[in-house]
Amino acid sequence: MPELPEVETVVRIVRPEVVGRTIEGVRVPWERTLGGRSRAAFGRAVRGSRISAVWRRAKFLVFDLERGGAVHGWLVAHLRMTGRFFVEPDDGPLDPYARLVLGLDDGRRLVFCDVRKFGRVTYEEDLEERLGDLGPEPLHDEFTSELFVRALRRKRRMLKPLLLDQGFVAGLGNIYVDEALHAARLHPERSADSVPPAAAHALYDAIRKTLAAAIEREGSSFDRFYRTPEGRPGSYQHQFRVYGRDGQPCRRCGGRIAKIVVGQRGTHLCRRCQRAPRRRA
DNA sequence: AGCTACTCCTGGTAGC
DNA sequence: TGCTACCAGGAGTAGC
Repeated sequence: MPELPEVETVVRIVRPEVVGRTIEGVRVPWERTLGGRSRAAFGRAVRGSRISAVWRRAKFLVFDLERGGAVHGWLVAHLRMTGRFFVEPDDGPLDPYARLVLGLDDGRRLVFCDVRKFGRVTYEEDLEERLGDLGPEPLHDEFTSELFVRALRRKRRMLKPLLLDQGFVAGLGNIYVDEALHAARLHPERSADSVPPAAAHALYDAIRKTLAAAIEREGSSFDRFYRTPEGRPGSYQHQFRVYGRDGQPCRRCGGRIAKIVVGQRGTHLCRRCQRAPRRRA
């Protein structure tokens, strides 16, 4: 599933292909991709716009749209489970799972594909309204370990759902939460306020290192879904310590990796490295 | 505040 | 082989 590292990879590859291009044509094979706006309204808002920047916030891709030299709105995209972006010549057959196609002024098209139809590409006039509830970017300098340790101490929630909460820290998903918790030797069901400062710092480091290493390897690909916009798989899946490794030995202690359910999410851990929290009465 | 359950979707797969 | 039932899962929402 695309998480922060995968989205960052998509942004880096798509950006040089589309920045400076003007959107000339808009095709919407699956209208719900637009998040409630009609094809017609979306087309009016977007057609004729020049893409002046492409950037990432959490797991969102953002395209700045300008007309007459001024930004008038943004395309905000979320890949969810199976969403993909790529740029290709605007001829030849369209991918059967194409949900939105933006024809560019250089004869190519920016295509959003999504097998499961969960992904969204919305037009926004108010970015704050759409992205304002997101927590800090885990790789930014403003996200300090002191800030994180203090925030953890204030939460009486299990670590796993807390780290998946985009309002707490933005950009983590199921894979990287499991990996980071294992790296920090913390049990996913442990309550945040029970984590001692030293372990909280270790978790902070684990989150940052895991994400940075995954970006370096262009994200993780283990099913046929996530690919870079150039069609390459990422390679961070070869570094997984727990995710998808249930039944196999822990690379750190040799214990057996288990798969449990925490907050309706499949969760991978080594019970030997990540000691169970004391059960609350 | 924080938990569970449900919804959206489809392809893959386990079980028969 | 061919069928059905179930699963994965990010995030929004509702209900407790």
